[in-house]
Amino acid sequence: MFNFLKNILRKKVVVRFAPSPTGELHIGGARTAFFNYLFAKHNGGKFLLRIEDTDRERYVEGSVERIIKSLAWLGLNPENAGKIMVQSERLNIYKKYAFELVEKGNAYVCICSKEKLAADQEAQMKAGKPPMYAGYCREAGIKISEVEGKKSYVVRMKMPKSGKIIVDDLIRGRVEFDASLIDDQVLLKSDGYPTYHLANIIDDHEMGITHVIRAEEWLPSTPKHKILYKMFGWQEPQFAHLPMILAPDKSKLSKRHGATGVFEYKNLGYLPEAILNFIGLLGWHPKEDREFLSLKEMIKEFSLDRVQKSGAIFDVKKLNWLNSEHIKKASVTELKHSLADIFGHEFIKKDLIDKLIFLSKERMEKLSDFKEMNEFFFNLPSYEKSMLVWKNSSLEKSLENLKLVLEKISGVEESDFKKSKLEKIVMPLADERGRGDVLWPLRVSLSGKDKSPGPFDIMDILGKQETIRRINVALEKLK
RNA sequence: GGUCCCAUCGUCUAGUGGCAGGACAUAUCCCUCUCACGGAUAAAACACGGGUUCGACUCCCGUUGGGACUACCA
Repeated sequence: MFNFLKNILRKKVVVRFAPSPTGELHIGGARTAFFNYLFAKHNGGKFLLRIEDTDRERYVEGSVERIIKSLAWLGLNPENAGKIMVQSERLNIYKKYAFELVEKGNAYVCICSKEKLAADQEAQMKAGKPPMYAGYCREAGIKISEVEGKKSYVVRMKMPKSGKIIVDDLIRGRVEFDASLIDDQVLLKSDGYPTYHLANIIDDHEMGITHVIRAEEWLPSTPKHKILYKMFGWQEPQFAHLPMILAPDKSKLSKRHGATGVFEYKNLGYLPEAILNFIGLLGWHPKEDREFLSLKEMIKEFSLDRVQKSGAIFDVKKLNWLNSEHIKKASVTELKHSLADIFGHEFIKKDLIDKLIFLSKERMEKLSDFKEMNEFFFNLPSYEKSMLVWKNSSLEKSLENLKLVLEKISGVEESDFKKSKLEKIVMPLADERGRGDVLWPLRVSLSGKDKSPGPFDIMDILGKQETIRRINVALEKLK
């Protein structure tokens, strides 16, 4: 009851994931999206999506759709799905706000050429100084009306020349920046598009974002954002900067380290539950020592104060373990859907698919293993007759025992040809004549492989006719 | 170069001043017809140097190392 009241009194949590459509949704982005999602769900708040497509050069056709689909596959559906905010559709709004800042004297029109700026920058670097805008236009008082529609210009924010800017980060605590070291950031580009900094805070304000949870790389530009909030007179959200996800060599995760796109993991045979479990654990940990977690459990346990400050290396081995655990826990129906994603819908229509999935569930690390793992059920591989011999046993013994097994199971009715029945019939023989000497040749004759599931599982799936055929193939070899 | 962030087994992490614990991976053993599962055991870490303290992985300072940022990219 108390919590209920507290929730009413507290401002409702609203968070957003704001990717740039420059390609696939990668692992790092997915983790940022996920932590936002967890935070929203844990607090009964909203998780929204916004597309930050203000860089026309890096824009990749179709990536908005890919990102939305990737999120959907993970189960992280934003609540504004039907009306996602897209920055490129709001150019006039950003312009209006930028002009407003110019009028108030918080920003100014800058007509310096890119060449001049680049030359300045180089000179400053050579002199060992931080490269910053020299401020030619800062006090020039150029009016919008002088340039708008007439010449190329940008709008720059007027950063304070002195003082400290304090960022109170929910994960990192108090971080102090020296205002004089922060450049007069461009807010409106000469192509009329806003920069990230402008569009970001206008949109966060308009969407009512209460908590900005984003990657660590944004921490150094947070003071600019704070100043911008102040200039507009808006209440700023709370900030939380997530640690980076790193490659095994501690560098930034990139293509050269293998799969980085979320969809690549889908095709590689990972379950979304496993991916979420794994990326959830990258930089966060529940209070108790549990690591195999469902989405529900993570939502229940999540809190920002348990988020790590240091970067976490993406270790695929742990992902594999988590994936195998989630495969074991998943139902045959769920796995069938995921298998269809990888191998196509025709594939899962095969006879016996349910039985095969049920059997493979316990031994698969990735769903992509499924096909190869079960290939022998459809086509008996060719094998050497020496493989039919268990350890130091002999060809004669294998021949003898296989004959005896064949005799026994030939008596079993087709309808009765099930694992439990077959076990009852064959096991006494195996116990009598040595388990290895009976079961090993039996299993090899059925699978044609040195490694496989147990013989009774295989016979159950193969059926009486095929079982007998395969044993006869082995007997032929042994003659 | 400057600014900022970070630092516990190979990896993910627990730890908030009092014996450094768990998980993945690795190795060995048990279970077992094989593989997988499961069970047990082992090896494995507080980057370094000062300070504060009866006592420091923990607090402070410095060093080293790693990372991010320093764009009309996000």
